[in-house]
Amino acid sequence: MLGDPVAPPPLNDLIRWMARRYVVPAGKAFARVVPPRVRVKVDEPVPLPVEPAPSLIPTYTGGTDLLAAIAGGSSGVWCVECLPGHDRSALIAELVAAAGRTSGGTALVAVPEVRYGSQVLDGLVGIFGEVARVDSAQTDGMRSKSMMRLGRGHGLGAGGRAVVLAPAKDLRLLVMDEEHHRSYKEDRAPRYDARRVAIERAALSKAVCVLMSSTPSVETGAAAARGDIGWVTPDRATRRAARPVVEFMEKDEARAVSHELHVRMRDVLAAGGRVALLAPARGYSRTIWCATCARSLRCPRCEAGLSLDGPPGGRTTDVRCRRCGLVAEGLHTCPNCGGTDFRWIGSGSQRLAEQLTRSFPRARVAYMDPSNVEDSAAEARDADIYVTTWIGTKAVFRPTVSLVGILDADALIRRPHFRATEQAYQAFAEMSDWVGPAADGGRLVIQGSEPGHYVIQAVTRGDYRFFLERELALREELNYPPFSELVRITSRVADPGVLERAAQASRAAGGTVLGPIAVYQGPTGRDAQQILVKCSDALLIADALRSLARDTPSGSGLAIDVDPR
DNA sequence: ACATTATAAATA
DNA sequence: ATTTATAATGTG
Repeated sequence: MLGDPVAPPPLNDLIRWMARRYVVPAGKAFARVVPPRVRVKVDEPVPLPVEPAPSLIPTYTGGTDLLAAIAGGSSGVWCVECLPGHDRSALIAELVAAAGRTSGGTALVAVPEVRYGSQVLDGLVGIFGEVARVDSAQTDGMRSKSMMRLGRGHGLGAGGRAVVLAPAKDLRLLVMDEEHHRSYKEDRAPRYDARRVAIERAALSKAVCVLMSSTPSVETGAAAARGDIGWVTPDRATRRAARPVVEFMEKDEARAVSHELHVRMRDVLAAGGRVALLAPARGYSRTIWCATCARSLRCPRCEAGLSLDGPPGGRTTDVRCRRCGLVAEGLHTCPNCGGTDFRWIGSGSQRLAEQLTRSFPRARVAYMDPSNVEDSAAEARDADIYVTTWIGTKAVFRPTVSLVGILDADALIRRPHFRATEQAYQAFAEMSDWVGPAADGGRLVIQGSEPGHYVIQAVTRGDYRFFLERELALREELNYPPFSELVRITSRVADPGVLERAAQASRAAGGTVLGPIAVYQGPTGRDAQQILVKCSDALLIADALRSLARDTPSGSGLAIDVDPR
């Protein structure tokens, strides 16, 4: 039981690489591969399955090449641009079995968002039975068992982002499902990006790394388009057949739901269908405007607009800052002029649900937002109209609907972040997936003000490459990833010298420093300063920052985030 | 992302 | 020794 190495080669080298790239002491990195300390009996390892035989993968362009690469025991990275309608468990199972048929090897499968359960993970367990699960949904005992079992040569391991660190022997295949997902970035030290770690691990283990997504991240798509990694894609006709009807509707400034969309909803409801609406904000209203002094209320700390949680006069009348999370209780008078005549502009999910109850009196209306996720899940299932913010669009919460309305596409596309358009495209594509193909009555309505925007165009066409090309042109112009790598350094210290030194070290290592800018973290967190470093190789910056990180230990409030999202 | 807990640092 | 601030960790 004891004596099994926790990081057998070449995993030890991977952990060292991780410690280096993400600027943490080696011990911190190695701590991640130590199984939970519980006494367990380790099950006999079982080799990889040899079935199912490939049937879905060969229908993709490049699919047989990928299977050949896995079977041939070669090493390399592949992007599998999968069809939203395809069962990804089945797809992954075919790849895993291909590795199994070459004898002796093992495979690891990573999936995002394990905590609400994962259909893909359940699917794999259904197909293979013997899956060593190392996800956080398992008990410590189970995880420990699975890790040790993998260390002894068990064939298939699966779980969240941490599986890329699992001690699998003779790794042949490493699959990242939903490769574009944010949860592959670890949010605490070591702040590793599981995608990068997976690629590095595959290289060290001479394994095949498969990055699978129906909307690959821009970095992965760019590498595939450049020919640096393999590209497996569905053919054009299949892709087109999977699209819903996508309609763009001009946003009506006076109301959240335009007349046109209202008509669509009425038609769908009359036909016995269900509707989901995506509100741009939670709670009640997005902006609070004082009629006496003709100003909107701003956060005293960070100057961002404030929004209201509950209905005015209701039980919850907390005012919340969207940027820094500051919450002020019970708004009664305007802090500026003492006026009491407020106007509530822009509906949040809760007010929308209220309004819809009035305009569709016979429909059952349910809403979900970050504050009521748990108790509204059941209600949502029977609702005719389901109003939610982006949180309720997670696959596990989705009721079956035939119409999805995105009320404010601009809010998503226009966010001040270089990944805003990428994330908007992914979100819209996911909504397309939700309503399903046009042949089955699927319809997506996007309300916004820019029908010509390339994100809207790409979603309408269901064309990932159209999006990718235009996005890459912009990224190149501004030298953002994949044309550069990023390091984000945050400091909460009163003494600005720490951040200054970090900036100097970064410049000396060849980086370009942007900022500093002020950031606000959480209602209790204090103001901090942040810089962003663009460089050609984050390893160089990481090396340059290592001594600074070591010499300014606890209390410095210094956070170095390599490959931020 | 948030609250709780553990730990280190500062002060008396 | 006691208090206080901050980092680590667990949980929705």
